[in-house]
Amino acid sequence: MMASTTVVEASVADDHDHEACRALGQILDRIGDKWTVMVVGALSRGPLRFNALMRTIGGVSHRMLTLTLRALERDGLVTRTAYLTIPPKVEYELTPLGRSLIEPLRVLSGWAIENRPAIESSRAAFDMAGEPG
Amino acid sequence: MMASTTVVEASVADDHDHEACRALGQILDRIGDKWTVMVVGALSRGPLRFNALMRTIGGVSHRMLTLTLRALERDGLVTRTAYLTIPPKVEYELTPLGRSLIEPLRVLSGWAIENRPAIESSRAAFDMAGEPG
DNA sequence: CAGTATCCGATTGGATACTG
DNA sequence: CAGTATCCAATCGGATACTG
Repeated sequence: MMASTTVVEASVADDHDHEACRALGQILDRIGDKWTVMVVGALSRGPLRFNALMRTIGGVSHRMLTLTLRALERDGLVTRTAYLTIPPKVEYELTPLGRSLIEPLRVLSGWAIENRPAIESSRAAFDMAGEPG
Repeated sequence: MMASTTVVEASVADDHDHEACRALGQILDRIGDKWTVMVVGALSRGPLRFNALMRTIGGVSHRMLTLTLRALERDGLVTRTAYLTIPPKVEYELTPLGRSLIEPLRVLSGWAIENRPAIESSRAAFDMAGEPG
């Protein structure tokens, strides 16, 4: 890792920046909603049933969890397996495609954890300048 | 790249998954909006003035670009430099913190570009099953 | 237990007009 | 040119009630 040092300052741009930004915009439209990454994170440990998922995530409504899971299923990131028992049992699991998303998300969450303090102090300074007294 | 093969299946979870997911959720709340990554992408090549930024991105309203830039400035990802000339000239530029975000975003856009075809065919198959005729 | 449907408040974001 | 303020339509998402 680390690559060359000069690359660190390189742009996301270069030749194909336009495509990269469009693709990035699309994927963020998709996973940038309130619950998708939470679901992927919860399922990254292994399959979970609907209500277990709900408890694991916490704070998600019945409705939104359903919608989020449908969207993930539609995109091929999650599989849904229904066991026609009484009471019903439905398991959700990441597909290989879904699992392949974990690493990119890890990179991003690593950045978030590492830089959160800097962001928060920047916010404090910015807000201080605005509301002096 | 490539790392070890067994890690591919590893979970985002492990010990500190909770913190990772919370941090990720927060950062996506922040950059997962409609314009932030477009602005970062546009500025990744170098400083730009307000209207240049607007033209580069395309489709963004005056208002939203302003709000997006303010938020980025507040978080310390972008600097704003106003030249008090007539007409006014204001340049926006990524800070080191802002530039550090480029690489994680690159990883994500790489994933998006690579897997978009799979996602789209999955969508087509899913929608076909739902609306048979 | 899992999923759907309806309702409604909150937030988002574009259009527009106005200011320095 | 850059920024702010107002207005409003569209979307998001929670609460609730109902179904198999």
